[in-house]
Amino acid sequence: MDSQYQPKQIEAAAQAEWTRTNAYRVVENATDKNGKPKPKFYACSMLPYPSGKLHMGHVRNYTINDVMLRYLRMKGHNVLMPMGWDAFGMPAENAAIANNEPPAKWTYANIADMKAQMQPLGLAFDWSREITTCKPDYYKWNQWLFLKMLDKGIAYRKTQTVNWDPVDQTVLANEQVIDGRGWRSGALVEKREIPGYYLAITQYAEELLDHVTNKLPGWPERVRVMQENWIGKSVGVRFAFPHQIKDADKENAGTLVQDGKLFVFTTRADTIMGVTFCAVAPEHPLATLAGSGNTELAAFIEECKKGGVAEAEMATMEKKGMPTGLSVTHPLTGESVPVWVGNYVLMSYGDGAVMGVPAHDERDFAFAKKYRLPIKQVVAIAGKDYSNDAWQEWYGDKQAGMCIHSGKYDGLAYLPAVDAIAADLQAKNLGEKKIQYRLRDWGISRQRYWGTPIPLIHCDDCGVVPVPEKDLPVVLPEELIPDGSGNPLNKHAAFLNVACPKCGKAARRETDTMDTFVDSSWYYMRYCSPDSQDRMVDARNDYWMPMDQYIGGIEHAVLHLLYARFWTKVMRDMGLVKFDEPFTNLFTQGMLSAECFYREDLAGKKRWYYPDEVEVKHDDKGRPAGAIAKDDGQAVMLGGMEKMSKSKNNVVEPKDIIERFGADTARAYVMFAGPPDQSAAWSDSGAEGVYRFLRRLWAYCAANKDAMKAGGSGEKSAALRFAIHSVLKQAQFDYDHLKYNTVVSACMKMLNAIEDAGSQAAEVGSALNESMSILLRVLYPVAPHIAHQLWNDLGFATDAAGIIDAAWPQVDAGALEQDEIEMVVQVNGKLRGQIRVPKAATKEEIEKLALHDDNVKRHTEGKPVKKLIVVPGKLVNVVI
RNA sequence: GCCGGGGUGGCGGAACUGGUAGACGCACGGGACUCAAAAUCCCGCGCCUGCAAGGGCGUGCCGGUUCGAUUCCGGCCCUCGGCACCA
Repeated sequence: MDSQYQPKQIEAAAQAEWTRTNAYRVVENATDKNGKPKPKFYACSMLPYPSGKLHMGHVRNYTINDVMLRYLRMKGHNVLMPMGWDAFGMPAENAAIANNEPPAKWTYANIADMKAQMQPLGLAFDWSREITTCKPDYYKWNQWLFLKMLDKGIAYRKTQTVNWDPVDQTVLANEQVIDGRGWRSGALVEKREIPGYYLAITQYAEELLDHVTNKLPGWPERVRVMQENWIGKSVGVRFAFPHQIKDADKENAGTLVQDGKLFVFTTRADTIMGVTFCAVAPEHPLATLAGSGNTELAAFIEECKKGGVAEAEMATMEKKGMPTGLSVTHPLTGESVPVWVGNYVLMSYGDGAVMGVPAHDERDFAFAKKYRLPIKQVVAIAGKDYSNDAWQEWYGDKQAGMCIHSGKYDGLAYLPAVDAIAADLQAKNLGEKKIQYRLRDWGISRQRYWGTPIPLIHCDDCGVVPVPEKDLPVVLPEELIPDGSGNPLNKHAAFLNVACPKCGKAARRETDTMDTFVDSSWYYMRYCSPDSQDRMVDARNDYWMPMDQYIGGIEHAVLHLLYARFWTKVMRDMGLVKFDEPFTNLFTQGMLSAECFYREDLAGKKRWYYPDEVEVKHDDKGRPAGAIAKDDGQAVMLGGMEKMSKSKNNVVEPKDIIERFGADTARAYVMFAGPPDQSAAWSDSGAEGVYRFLRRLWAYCAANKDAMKAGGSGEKSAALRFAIHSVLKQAQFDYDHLKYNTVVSACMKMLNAIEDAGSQAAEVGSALNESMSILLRVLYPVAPHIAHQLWNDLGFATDAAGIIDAAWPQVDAGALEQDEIEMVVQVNGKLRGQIRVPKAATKEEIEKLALHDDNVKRHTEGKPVKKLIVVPGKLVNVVI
């Protein structure tokens, strides 16, 4: 074998062999050598958006997946790891506008690029199952299931509030609204109500909540909690303020607005006696009515339309209001309650109106102070004084207080008060208890071109007509080029014009497309039967699903993962799948960041330098003291660790790393950089450290090939075997718990132990042989190419497959047995000495040895021992 | 604003159910080899103090529980992710 480590040659050869033997192709119901069925394991990474560039975050995601696959395959599992492309979406349209070419062309070229960039990493994808979501044979099934949902009443039409760019005359995504302005036009964004299609995820709210709490023990706690809070179940009361307000100038003039009832929902019905106003959304019928005769109010309502629809924006903006001059009647006291318009009340949530209890709601308190509305305390906590001057935390506490100034409800605590009040409202036919979810139905309409066409036809006579199943898929024309001013499908006659399926008259196709979260809600099932022509999923799906391990970014903790769970339950209720939850275990990986450098010009504008362009200076303690640009030798600022991004020029590209060090180093370093579920920082010199380790491993094997044979059984062998099996035990645990960073450490420790043992065959020959065979198998999932090559070169391979199907090494309990154990001695919790005790020593013997230690004596001398704590095998604490 | 993470040497991080804080690696310093450089190997490396043995301090900040706290509890600060049309 070569005395030098040559990653390029080794990796090319290993990959060629695995390609030749079709090593990554998996089939259902695989069996082992004895004909026994192998347990199936489906491990899948969240599919990437084909941006064109593979970045280190992808490498981290897929390496985690690949390490898991290779480890479990050694342990005898039939493991599936597929890959595909989340190919619809906005970036393709943006690129299309910039380059004046169709999004399809850009997308397909990017897919080819990214696939080529993945290839040298040696990932064990079964490419025969590749999926591209922008292809008709995939999105046909989005359309098919959408129509089924429409049938069942799960999909429905209603208005939605969107960001509107008044200059470009187009709907904007939240991401396209920057500081309240359209990203292209710079115009102030407005809210606009337009019709759209929704999926009734709230029909599944209870089950989604119950299952995430009780049936997903394999999910990270934090993701479960985030989903629970997102669904946000609360029990409250929906009730009405009666009124006599009549419509003015519409065709139904003279009739009561909304039948004379202003409905609101509250989780604090116990504070209903403290209501001093009601607030309605600017689009609420009462606001519209009041605004028609009041120019000042009309102007305010107009002003409320400014700004975007993002929740963070709504929550942080200044709360403003204006009285309508209208009033409604308190349902219990009969008092008159003024109605205000509030910019913070949204028409699309609940009934578009809220009750105002300034004394016990922080937002209402601030609103009342601002507009000098009365504040009426109706809940008290014993020993605490209420003051209208400033908000106190306890004013909003519903657990500790009891009702006051509330007539017959005085003295009741939260729950009894809510019950009593709900009962009284119900008796008056004005309200009832209601379970409310924070979760809202999923709006899937996008006024965009590059997505799955919504399969509906608008007919002047028949209304909205579904496309008949036989006409699916509704194929998206791929040659259009958007120009930034709305959906090009609206200008494309060949797509637009169609005969009504019902009456045959000329009709128009729906031009809205589906949210790309639809595509990602079920792609992982399609991997199981990617070629199924006449079914969305087939029997092969029943073999692989539910998925055993899903791996992806924490940023998907709520939306994607909730939509996919919902979609699965819908498919289950349609008899398409037999399981409730798609992902048995979930692993959320952290993000990768990298050092960045910049120089600021006089105007404060930053120019970001590539790491290659700068040289970092260190002080004599190794701290980075500054940096200079290589071209002009002038100082450059250290920008610290930032998420890798193009704008900061700190993106590390996998192909550069592979070019310099090889794929095994790239893979091992992204695993070694930190715990896979937390964010980690890229460091070139860290990667060099891993490269150094692989080189050292190679050099050791090349130099000591002959020493690693039979021979030796003495103390040195025992010490080496103790070290190796201890580390193996830990590595085994780490593999099972996806702690791949410490797996790499374990491999380094093993090599250190092997090197320390010397290379005398007569002393340690067989122990070296065993140790190296363990090291190679522990290393293999992380750095498969070098492990494969060394496994063959050192003659460990027993069959043609090589290390890829080698058996996982077993810990030898005998090797871990020791005659003497090292224990530490503390005095009052401070470490004062170390002792060696025989394995079988009694508690008394240990205590005696501990008190006998010189340094321990020094600290205990002349002081009575109050207490002695012995933790077997670990430590003794002497309390004086 | 709301929900959820994270904070340990100069850096990335380790520490199983509360039990030796800093494994492994990087950076840095010293040395060996070399004409020289690269590569490689050896030694040192939390901070303060001491010739040394040792001692004091130390896991974001403040407080609590415990023989013992990075770990558990209460309060705060900073930071990252998400907030429904980015994916």
